[in-house]
Amino acid sequence: MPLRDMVVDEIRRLILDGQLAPGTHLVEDRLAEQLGVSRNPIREAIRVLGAEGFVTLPARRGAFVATLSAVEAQDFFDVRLALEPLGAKLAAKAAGPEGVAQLEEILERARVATEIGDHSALAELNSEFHTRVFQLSGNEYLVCVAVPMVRRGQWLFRQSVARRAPHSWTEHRALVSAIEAGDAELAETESRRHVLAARAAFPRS
Amino acid sequence: MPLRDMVVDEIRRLILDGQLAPGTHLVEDRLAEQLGVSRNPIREAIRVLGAEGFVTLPARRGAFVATLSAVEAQDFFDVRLALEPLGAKLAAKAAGPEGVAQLEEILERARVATEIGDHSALAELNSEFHTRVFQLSGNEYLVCVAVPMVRRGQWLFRQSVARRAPHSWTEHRALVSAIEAGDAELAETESRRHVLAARAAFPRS
DNA sequence: TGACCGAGTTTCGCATACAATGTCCGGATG
DNA sequence: CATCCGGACATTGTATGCGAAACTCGGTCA
Repeated sequence: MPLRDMVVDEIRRLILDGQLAPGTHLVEDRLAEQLGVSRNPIREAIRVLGAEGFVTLPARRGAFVATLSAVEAQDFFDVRLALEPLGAKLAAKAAGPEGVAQLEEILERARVATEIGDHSALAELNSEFHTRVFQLSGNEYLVCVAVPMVRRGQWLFRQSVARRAPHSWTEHRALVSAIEAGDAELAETESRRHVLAARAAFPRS
Repeated sequence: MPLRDMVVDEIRRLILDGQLAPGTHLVEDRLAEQLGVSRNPIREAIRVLGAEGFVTLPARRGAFVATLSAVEAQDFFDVRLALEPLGAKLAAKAAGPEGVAQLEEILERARVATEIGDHSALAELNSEFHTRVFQLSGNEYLVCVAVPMVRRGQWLFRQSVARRAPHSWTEHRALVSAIEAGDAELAETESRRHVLAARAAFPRS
């Protein structure tokens, strides 16, 4: 795996973990030293993160960790409300038994993580679940658009994970049932309900 | 404006114009020589274009202009059908008189371009129109997601522009009327109709 | 005849070096 | 005392060099 891609993953992880707070100035020299690489992979990684929306890139002034205001969070949920039900609908049509099994395996891991209260793992599993649904839709372009959105959602998810997690995974189960039954309309409905609930649970909505 | 950004625009233009055919291997040295810059801005530009979906980036093998198969085009229209009506609905709620004036100015320029048969300008104006609608929605996250999609749409648009253009701009006018009237529901409907018509007009659909 | 393989070439990935620009602070000036 | 200006510093932008991986293509062997 190219160094550049590892740098992308690492910086994104630092942002999602909150170790790089919103507004932080990403200084290339400093990151290069911290990660033990030269500035070149760092710079390319920053372009990717900029395209994903994790950092803002004012011209000639470097990169800053993006901020997520309350209004921007609502904007985010509006878009999610358009794409998630679409993904669920298509997944219900396209997912085979093996696809459903993959989703159920994630549900099982989430159950364990819930029991032991591993919030960090739950955030990861949440992203993994939604990403998997999009992948099962069979729509490659949707995957391209939605994967960065899911990652961004993980950022928000962490803020409400403790309160929301149990309900969230109940809703996930309902969605998997609809996909398993191949009921596209129901899957769409369950997905919409899930996103609406997530929006309602978000602080300062 | 940094060289890197000019390189992004230039390579994207070459791809949209068809001067860089799908599947073409983007060799960094060659591009650097052609554009008269070093490889470094080229490499960063390629990362951006990769995130936008214009080039594919197999590990350790450079960059290739993305291909758009018929099935991928249908995938694209599915996503567009989810996002465009949302943008139209929000724009109808949020756009003021000056926003409507901007749209009408684009309509007028398109009318002129249609008369003189300037297909290249029409493709540009089509992108400009849809981008503007998304911007008028006031949803910044939607803009981030949709702008690359519109650019990608321009790629497809060129293939059917000669046949579709007159109908397309009639539909645009209907959408502007709905936005001007502040009728969110009608704007959503008109937008959906427009995307469906574009999909139906696309070759080999 | 067809598949394999290895040396030469091409091309990428990463590091380093240099240039340009932006930032910030201290001092001069009204 | 506030403001404006200038220069040193910090940081980004661009170019170049080198090592490594991948591709090419001719030859060889089954």
